[in-house]
Amino acid sequence: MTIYDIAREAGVAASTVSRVINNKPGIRKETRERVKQLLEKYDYTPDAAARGLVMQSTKMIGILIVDIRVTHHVNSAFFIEKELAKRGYCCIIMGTGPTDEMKEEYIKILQQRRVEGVILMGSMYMTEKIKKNIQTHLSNVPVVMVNGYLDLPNVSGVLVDEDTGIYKCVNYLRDKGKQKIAFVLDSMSPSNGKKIQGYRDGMRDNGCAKEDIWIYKCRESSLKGGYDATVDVLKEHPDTQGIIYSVDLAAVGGIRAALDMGYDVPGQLGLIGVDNSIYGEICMPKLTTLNNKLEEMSEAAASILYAGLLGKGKNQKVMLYSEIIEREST
Amino acid sequence: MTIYDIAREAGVAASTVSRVINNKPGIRKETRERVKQLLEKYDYTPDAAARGLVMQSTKMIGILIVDIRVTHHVNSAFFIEKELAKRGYCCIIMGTGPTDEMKEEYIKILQQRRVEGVILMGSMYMTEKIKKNIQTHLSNVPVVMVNGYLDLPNVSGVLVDEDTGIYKCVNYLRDKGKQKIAFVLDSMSPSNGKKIQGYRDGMRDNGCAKEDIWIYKCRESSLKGGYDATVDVLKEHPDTQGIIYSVDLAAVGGIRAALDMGYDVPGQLGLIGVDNSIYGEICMPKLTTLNNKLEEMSEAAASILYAGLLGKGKNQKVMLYSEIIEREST
DNA sequence: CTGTTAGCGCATTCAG
DNA sequence: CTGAATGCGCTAACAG
Repeated sequence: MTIYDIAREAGVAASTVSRVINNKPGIRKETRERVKQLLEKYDYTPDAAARGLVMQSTKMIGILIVDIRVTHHVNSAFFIEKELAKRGYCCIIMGTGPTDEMKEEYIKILQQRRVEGVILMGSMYMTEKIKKNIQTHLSNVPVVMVNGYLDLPNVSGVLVDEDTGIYKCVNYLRDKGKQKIAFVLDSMSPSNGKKIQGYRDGMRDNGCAKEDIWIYKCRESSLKGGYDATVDVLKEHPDTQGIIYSVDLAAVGGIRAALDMGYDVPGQLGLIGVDNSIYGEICMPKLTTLNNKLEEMSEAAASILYAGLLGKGKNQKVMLYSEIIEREST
Repeated sequence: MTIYDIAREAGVAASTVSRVINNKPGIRKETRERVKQLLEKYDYTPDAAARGLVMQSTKMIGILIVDIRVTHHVNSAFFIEKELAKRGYCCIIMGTGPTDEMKEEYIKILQQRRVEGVILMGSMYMTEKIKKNIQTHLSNVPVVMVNGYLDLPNVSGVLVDEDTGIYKCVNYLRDKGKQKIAFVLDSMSPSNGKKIQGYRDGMRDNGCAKEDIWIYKCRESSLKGGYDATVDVLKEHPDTQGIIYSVDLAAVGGIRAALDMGYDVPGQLGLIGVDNSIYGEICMPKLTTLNNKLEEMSEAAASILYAGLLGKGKNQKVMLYSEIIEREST
């Protein structure tokens, strides 16, 4: 069913049908009605691709996420989609996978689909390769990075001060009387790099020497990864008094490990995660966490992207401030 | 940059460029090389919409999810996307919202975008309204429902026997010596209706009278909803020995409530959830859960949809079998 | 107020 | 082996 089919049956020209569909003025009432009836009758819906072709506008936004199973990122995509849908944009959410090659592939797909804007979710997109890919494939559409940034004229970024956030966590544990503090990393990423920096700085400013800096890496970014890493920490340093984790998921694994090993949490050992996720409310004791302002970041990203779509303001870099949510694990 | 631009610079016709792009035979080697160089040079990418228009094929699949924040559903979408991406399809994942009106809107969007196949995630799409919408808007593309079914010629469904699954849970608790068993419902949905039925049947077959059937509904489908509902159960029936929850998330809220109220889990009170989600591994004690075969369902859905895209086999109804995963809460 | 024409970017005849 | 012409479904400019 095309506008021509409708036009023929209505005894008018295709352009008239087009005008009716798009509510353009200058059509006699009766004609408009007659066409509308046919449109209704055949449940006609314009082909978005054909329309996009002539309008030079697809009204599509691409949202790239390394792994859509990561709750934190999907939640953000949820907020962004909701905002942009209100404004008539259709968001296509895609999971790219972790390697630069896979990410590149999806960037190409977005180019082919001629999306009008792009959201890159998470710091994992902050690589030189991606920067090049954006330059060659997506240089003419606004790109907003959530918790990331690349210095390109069409790229904006919303960031959260995770480094000083973790720094504050170190001090917070100190104030609770915890001196010996370890850091558990779930995976490598620029974002986690900042967190490590915050940990290092915090420890240093509290007078810790190099040998007091205990950084452990999970074998996998998961509950089990956090559990195992925590076992390692506590075996090597049984006198550990506090552990900061790069994400809640690893931290809740850590809680379990600590309890299994007979530690009193928080009396003997204080645990802190990052993300303010639901995980921290499920575990027992409930997890103290660094709120990295997911919702606020998402809102900011959506509004910056929308401004970009309208051709206004670009190349912004917005910084949000994290804060500690105190619960039972400290 | 269009094929015409490339053609002009290469000194050939657009059709030649098109042939090169699509690896069609019958082009002199040198010509092919020359065009390829230009394609490379300008990072040319064909416009998917324009190509779709002439090919009458968009290579797009729509995946509709009521709420993309629901881990269980997003995970399934993740599997399906991965499968279909391998086969050259681009999946657009969208969150529709819970009401029929919102769902209808997204079904229309899929029609406009001329997707070639649709996945409907979860039993929430099993309504008469949606059935009508599919008939009018999506009658000519294969539709696969994950954990749902509608009797329409182009609709297939992958289902799991949640009713007999819950039935088995009742018997399992009985075998553990738990007689007084309540059921906590997180929200209304056809899927949850089946679970209630399984609970009712199980209780009845164990000789329970009507007054022994304790069904409680959460005020909200969340951790807190499960907590509050559990408090209600235990206040009204302090002698409860087992609670089955419609989802893990509510169950882990329930564990906390039970512990807060001084119950011994599992000694005094056995708790079971449904979904085999990560939540059940985070809480303490770890949650016994009914594995409803998410991954298997997703795989089946992807392969059925793919068959449909190829025009083979349709209107299937596949049934999978759930099984109890025993952990610490029972 | 409405019809005719052209063109969006591409793949595919059909000629040469 | 390659080019010219046509049309996919739609909107917009221009005539009438």
